Amino acid sequence: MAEQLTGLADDRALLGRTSTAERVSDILRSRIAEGYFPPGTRLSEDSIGGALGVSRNTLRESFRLLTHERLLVHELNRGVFVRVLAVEDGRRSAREGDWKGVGTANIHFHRELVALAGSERTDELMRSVFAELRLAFHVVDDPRRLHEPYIARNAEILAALEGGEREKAARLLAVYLEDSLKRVVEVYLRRVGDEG
Amino acid sequence: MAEQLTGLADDRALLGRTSTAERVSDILRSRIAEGYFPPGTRLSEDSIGGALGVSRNTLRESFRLLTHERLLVHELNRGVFVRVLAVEDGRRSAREGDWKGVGTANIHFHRELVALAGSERTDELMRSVFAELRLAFHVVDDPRRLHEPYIARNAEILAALEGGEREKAARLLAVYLEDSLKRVVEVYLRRVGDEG
DNA sequence: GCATATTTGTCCGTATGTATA
DNA sequence: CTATACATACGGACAAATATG
Repeated sequence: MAEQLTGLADDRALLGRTSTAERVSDILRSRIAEGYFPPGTRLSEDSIGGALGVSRNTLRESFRLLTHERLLVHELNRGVFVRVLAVEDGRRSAREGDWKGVGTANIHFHRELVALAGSERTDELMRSVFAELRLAFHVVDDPRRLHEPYIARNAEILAALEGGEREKAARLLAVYLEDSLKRVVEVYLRRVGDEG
Repeated sequence: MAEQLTGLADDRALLGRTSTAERVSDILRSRIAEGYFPPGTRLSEDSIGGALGVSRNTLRESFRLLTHERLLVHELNRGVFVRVLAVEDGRRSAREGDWKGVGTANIHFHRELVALAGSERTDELMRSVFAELRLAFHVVDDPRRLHEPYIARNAEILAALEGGEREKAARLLAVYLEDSLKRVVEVYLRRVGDEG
């Protein structure tokens, strides 16, 4: 029962700004994005509520918020689960290993690109986008083939930015995003029977 | 306070099938559809909960469901309100000479247009955009000149949409947005020394 | 299939914070 | 500024559904 508690206690001190339910949602959202709560995990009211020091009622409110964000799914009398994009989650074999880390790094790269714009609105928007993207990454069959090519391109863009060549960076990024879109669509078309 | 209770007691007997929150939602939904709760009405947790014989926690769950259906809107620490349809509301404000109200209604209209796309992410993004837009409205010297012309155009777009003429609606909206951009820029250029 | 333990669903009472007259 | 009404959040309780042995 206590396995999923580890690490959550650290977030306790962070509580204190807006609505409790929303603050709890923020915490859980990042935990999910990090992969700390993998897709399919049931989120226990009792253990999480206890770990975060909030009442069950408040926690359930957070669950509802995240359910509306489509990050969680709710089953009557069974609780809430981290959304699973794949039909067979079991296919996610034990050692796709390091390439998942590459996917995470790619997400972080883009998060920081977005942050360069300096817009809190955009950051907030992209936070949810990346959280969902992270879920999508869990279902690709060949993460290496998907993620590896981007390492070099990330480096290119970064170099252009650091060298002050903003137009070049923008151009590289635009092509990058177009390619990504194509590939994501490809990957999705290859999978049938998805509930998405 | 007890005015909104009348008639709700009859629904008490209907409780008893699926999830309590959903049953309460059904009841409130029909009450709203009947016009029993007119747009803009605040729904009190205490009185409604008491009238239906459900606890506030359960009632809040119902409110969340209906908010997700976009039948209600939630304001922090103020409660939930029956959604106000924008075009009608704008006309009413215009009749009363409330030009700021017309501006608000215009914003609502566009929020609902955006909502038609069915993307929660976009909704969230635009929510912030509209909030800032409202702030910008506070600094215009002649709100009537700015807002009034849009009432008729909103009605046009709505009519096109309801009549299934999607291309026409899209065309109208595109021209609308171009005009708006020009006018907002005009208004802003007339004011110097603004920090934004 | 059965009995038990666990977990969710629902409710209450209350204390605190927040908005408004 | 005060008072009032209300939303927010808490903890405890019990019934009902589910999971487990």
